Amino acid sequence: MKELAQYCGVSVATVSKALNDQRDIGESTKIRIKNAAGKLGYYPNAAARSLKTNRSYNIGVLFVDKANSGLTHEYFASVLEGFKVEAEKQGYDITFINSQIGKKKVSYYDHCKYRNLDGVVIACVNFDNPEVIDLLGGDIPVVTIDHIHENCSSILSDNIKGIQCLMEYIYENGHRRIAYIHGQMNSAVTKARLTSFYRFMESHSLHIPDKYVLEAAYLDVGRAMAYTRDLLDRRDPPTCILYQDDTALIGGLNEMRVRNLRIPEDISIAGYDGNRISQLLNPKLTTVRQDTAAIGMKAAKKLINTIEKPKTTFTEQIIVEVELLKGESVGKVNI
Amino acid sequence: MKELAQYCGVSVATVSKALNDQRDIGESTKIRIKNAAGKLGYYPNAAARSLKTNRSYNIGVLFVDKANSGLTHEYFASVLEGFKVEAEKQGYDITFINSQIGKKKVSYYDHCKYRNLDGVVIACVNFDNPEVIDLLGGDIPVVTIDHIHENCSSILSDNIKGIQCLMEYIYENGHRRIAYIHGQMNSAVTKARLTSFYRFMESHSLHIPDKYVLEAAYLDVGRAMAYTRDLLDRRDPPTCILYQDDTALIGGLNEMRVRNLRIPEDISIAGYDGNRISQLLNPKLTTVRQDTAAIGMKAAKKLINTIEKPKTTFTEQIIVEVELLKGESVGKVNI
DNA sequence: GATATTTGCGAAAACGATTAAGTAATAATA
DNA sequence: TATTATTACTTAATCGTTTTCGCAAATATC
Repeated sequence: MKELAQYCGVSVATVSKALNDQRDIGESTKIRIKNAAGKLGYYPNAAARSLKTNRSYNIGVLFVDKANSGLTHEYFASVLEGFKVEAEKQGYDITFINSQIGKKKVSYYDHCKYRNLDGVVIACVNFDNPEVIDLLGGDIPVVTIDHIHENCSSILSDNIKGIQCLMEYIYENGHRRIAYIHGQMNSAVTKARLTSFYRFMESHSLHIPDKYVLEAAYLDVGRAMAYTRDLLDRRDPPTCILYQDDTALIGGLNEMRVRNLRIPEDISIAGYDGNRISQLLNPKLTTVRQDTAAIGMKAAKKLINTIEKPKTTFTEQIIVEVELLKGESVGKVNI
Repeated sequence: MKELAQYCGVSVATVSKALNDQRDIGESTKIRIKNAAGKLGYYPNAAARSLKTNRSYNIGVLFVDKANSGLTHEYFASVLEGFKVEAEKQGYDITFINSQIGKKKVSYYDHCKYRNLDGVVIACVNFDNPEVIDLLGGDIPVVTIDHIHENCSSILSDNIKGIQCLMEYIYENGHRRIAYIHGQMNSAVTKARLTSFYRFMESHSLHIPDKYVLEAAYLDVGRAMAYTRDLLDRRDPPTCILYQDDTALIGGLNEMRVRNLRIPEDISIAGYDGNRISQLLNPKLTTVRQDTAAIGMKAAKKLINTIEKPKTTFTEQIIVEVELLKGESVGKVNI
């Protein structure tokens, strides 16, 4: 910048103003300086800027799940991808948060302060974690994904409606003995889906045996396979099985193939997520597509609004629509 | 820090020295200051430190693929996960690189300079991109994944041996008419695998019709399905089909199921990657497991060595072993 | 006991930007 | 014309660290 100032025969202050489009500057010099900046290949120094302005144009991502699958988690990876695209469009970079500074253990909050992050998006973590609670209670703008917290906005995939639509479709096809292999109970997502499931049962006066509702972990193909085996071995097997997600469903699918069960003639199945392969399998999966790109994008927009216009931005829950993909894996049952 | 200095009755210089374990400081004051730092909840300011030292303890990740699947790319997501774990263990943070500063378009290189990144790991991009070449030719330590460049170290999954082992296994099972649906030709990975494929053919005096070798994109389930259809419709269908990856293979699998072909009795298939579901399908997939965790970890170690000990660190290619997972999807053929 | 060396600490400059305050020159107003 | 307002720029302080250098006290050496 000094160099640039010298080259243009002005002071560094003038250069700074020119490049930041301040008004305290003549039009002609502004253009001259900008051109020179281009020619000399000038780029600013983020650290200096951040130090002076307390704005890093850097957003933190907290993204650790229990199983430590981290980025391998397809759903969150694609949410993050959507987030990244929108954040970058608005001039923000993305940095992963962890709980260290150098090799010293610190809290997530301190890490954010250390890096001077402008905001944080939290997803896929154990929200009971005291460090996460600290972060939520702090002074850094936060947006959470699929989890409600009073202090911050959240983006929620419409799990209630997702399961509801799915159940309606299954019910309309005549199914009454419906099993549900669901995700971890400590997750808000699971709770929402399960509540919606039971609510549907109740409102349609269906009785579901306890043994039909089974807890597994998301993406746990092996467990899904084992539970499917158990369910199919029962004296009164279900006519339809819901899985926690499309990936885990593969485990179940598998078990059915071993038994030469045709889908959907002999048994119906449904997944959740609407991921890449779900619509390429044969039969196409009946599933609920979550709009990960929209979730990520809305999270980024909301967070950046909260950062840039804290006074005029509401704290709110934004619900993102889901879409029932009817597919072909749920068939008609004669009642 | 000023506060801390006041609290301890010393100067800020002394505090800095104490916290950084410099030698120019008394043992007792050092301990006193460190304790006080803990009590007052002091954390350093990354921007100030970076400004002064020209070290950000921040590593950039360049990670854009053609299809823009970005993080959704399972292989690279898990490589990145491995990278992240190791980098964080060594006190580095991870930031995504893009080609903007604020809302202004700049080169990747300039972006790195702007953020003062200590090093960069490049994966999954189009290495012909002039901006990427710029970055490789610059003064920032770089490690590439699955791509060789003279200026920097690279971590390479052993694609040559992977395909070789796979082919040997298939050959030993009596297969002679082997088709290969491979990935994009502009990728070094594809070239390596294809070279290895042809080399095997040559050394075993096998003739493979041109129509048996087909270019698709990685993860392109649809294309894999379409090509499988073509192959199976031929007068001389292959007895074994190799797919570009385990995910795309699902497309082929699918087409076979439609035709009621039994695997491996009627037709054999093999994938690549050894991903999560490959060993949970029935039959278990014959595939080549790539050690993504090791690739990521070694990339991080190499990069950090290059950053911290530039004088004593070799530029080298590190090859990471693959493992043939025999699975059950390749069967015996009578010759 | 005089001198040299080591040790422990402080003062101050520097990193590269932003910004409040000040200052000429020019334009507008009375 | 004298005064005020505006414009365009400069000066200098500042952000929170690190680091060089200087200095005094303590210790070692002769």
